[in-house]
Amino acid sequence: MAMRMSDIAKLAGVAESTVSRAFSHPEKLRKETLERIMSIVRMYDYRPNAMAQAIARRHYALVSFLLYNKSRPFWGSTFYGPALDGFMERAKVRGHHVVLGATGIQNDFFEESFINDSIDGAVLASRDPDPIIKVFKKRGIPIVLFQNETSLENVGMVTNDDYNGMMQIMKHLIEEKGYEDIAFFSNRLSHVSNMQRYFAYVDALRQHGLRPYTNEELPEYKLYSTYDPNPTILARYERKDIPRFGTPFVVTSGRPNRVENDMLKLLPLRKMPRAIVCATDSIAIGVCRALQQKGFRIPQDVAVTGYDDMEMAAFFTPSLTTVHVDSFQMGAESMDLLQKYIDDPEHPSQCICLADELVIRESS
Amino acid sequence: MAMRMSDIAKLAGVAESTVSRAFSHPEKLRKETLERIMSIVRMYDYRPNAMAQAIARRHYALVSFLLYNKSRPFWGSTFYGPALDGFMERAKVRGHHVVLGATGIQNDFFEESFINDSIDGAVLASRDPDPIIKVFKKRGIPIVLFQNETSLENVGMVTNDDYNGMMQIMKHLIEEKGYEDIAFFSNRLSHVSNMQRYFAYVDALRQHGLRPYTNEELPEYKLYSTYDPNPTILARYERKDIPRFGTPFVVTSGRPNRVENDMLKLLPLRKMPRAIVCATDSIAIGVCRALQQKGFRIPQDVAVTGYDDMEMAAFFTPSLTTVHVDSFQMGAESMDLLQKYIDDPEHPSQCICLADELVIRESS
DNA sequence: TTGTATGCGTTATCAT
DNA sequence: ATGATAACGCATACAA
Repeated sequence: MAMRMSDIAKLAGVAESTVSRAFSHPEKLRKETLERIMSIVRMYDYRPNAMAQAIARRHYALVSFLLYNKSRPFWGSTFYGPALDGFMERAKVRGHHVVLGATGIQNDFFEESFINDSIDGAVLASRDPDPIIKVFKKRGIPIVLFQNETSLENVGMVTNDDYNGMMQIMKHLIEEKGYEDIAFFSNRLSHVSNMQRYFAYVDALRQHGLRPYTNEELPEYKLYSTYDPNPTILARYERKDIPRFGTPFVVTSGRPNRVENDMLKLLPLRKMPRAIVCATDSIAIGVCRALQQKGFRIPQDVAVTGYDDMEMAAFFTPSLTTVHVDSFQMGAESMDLLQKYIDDPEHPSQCICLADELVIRESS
Repeated sequence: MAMRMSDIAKLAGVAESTVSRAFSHPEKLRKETLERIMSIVRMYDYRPNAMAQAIARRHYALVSFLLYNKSRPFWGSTFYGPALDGFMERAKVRGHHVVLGATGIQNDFFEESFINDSIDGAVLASRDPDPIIKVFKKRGIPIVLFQNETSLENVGMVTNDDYNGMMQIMKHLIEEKGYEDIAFFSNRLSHVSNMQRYFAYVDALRQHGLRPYTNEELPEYKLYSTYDPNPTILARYERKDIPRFGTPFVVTSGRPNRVENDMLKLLPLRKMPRAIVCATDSIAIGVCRALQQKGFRIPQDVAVTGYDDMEMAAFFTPSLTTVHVDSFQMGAESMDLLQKYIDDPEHPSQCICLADELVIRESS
């Protein structure tokens, strides 16, 4: 159906290789023949087949952004969507096409749903990346982790500084606002990000001689998931003490509606905290709505903070004090870092950590 | 570096073609040899090169989602992100990989940034799709339009029913609420969706014997872009009369902050409308915030409605009366429809139009 | 400057 | 059931 290089060659009265050169090394051709070839190319609107080029060149010009998440939304989330935009912007600059992977099933990536061996590199977002990384290493495909870390060799990492971000929130709450009784709300602590935010919460309290809000309602209501910190992460940061230092509220889901429902059943708490620090903006919004329905004023009765600075945070009432995470930039940096590993597979492990910025609004 | 099929063949003591069969037609092999081959495959974790497969099979198992937008966000938007999720979910079911394209420059798609000729089909979201479609047709690549229409042959279309959605809003406002003085706010009317919503606004007023709110402030403030309806679209729907029937407010950008600023400079209007119908939720939120700052109560003083039902619409105060558009579903339908054209390039033009659902909340 | 020959990693056709 | 061989569409080393 479509034209091939040999067709063009015949029509132009030259060899196939000459047509090939017309595309990759036009300067090596005589002006006259180049023009003759190109006029035919234009006439038939011919373009070389990218796949055939890739296999002949042994260079695919293809990178992948792989997302392993429990469930939807994948790219539809306010976090990964912009990250993808950032990733794509840099990929285009470097001449890569991008093929996408998103799944709720870990092994999907190396089974049916993946363009095996045919990519130059991949960015991976996953809660439990090490097994995946190992497979990729085995096949010589460079990889960079998105918002996660690993101790494996030769892998790039791009993260945001969750620990410091939450530290800033806590200092704002304690030092500037003078709050002492501060609770922590999170969905399951399975991802490093949530864990890091929790670590900062605990450490900040300790540094100020305060003790964490203890969830006395836990056995009574049983609304929330188990408090089940990821042991690998605890070990990596030598944080074996954390589980015994207070208890966070762990809601059953991070979505505002679900949080709102959980919180509604929880209220009123026997002992209301003065401030509620949430692991994400979505959680904070759910918490706020439940609080507001029960007549609590924010921040006069209870202060609430979020994390991520999603668009909604600015437009919610009250607007949310939160920490801005630039996921677009993280996506862009991921691609830039990936390029280093594509160019030099021996590049040592390197972590780029973007600073998160405290945004003080009305809710605190 | 990576294993090739010939390596596996040597190790297993069989011909290359036998290894190939082990993957594509395992039933044709003797159990014994299949097992011998597969054990070696497992040992070296070998996988066939997808690109080489594609070129040998003349079937790429690759589809593309192409997005042509003025500027960012592309996939990071609350509309296209979920659409991508829907598209990917169906693509995976059908065994396609998906390669992405997003650009602010129309010609990018057929110049450098595109994996020429190497895809089985593409979904295209663009305000001005016809020139792009023509190029794809020429190369025999089937295409379906996302949220747009065309009169060209053999192309699929997936749209939402903007006209009826806005009709529902207008009926709600006029018949149930009894509002008569209703203004229309939009960003530039360059996309069919905005146009359709505007058509419905005008038609609903006419059907109820009302006249559209006329923007008397226009020459005075000059905040907004020109009212510049796309002539192609006007012609397609035989709507040449529309431009002379009242004037919509056209804000300089669809982003809430920009809308808020524009609106702030506009207020107070000499003659306040009783209701403001906005072309999108983002615009509605900007309008609401400006209104609230100037002391207007919503909906007691002015009612405001949106369109799209983005997540924020439900959590904004007041929660927004709007129309739910299921962009995830639209993405999914796009891929399903695309498959028809991949299987049968002669499939006639077909438009799948998803119904939009009115969601009544507090703002009206 | 251009042509020839060979290779890229796989599939498919035709033998055996 | 398996093997040899010719595609697939293009790139490149080498020869001319």
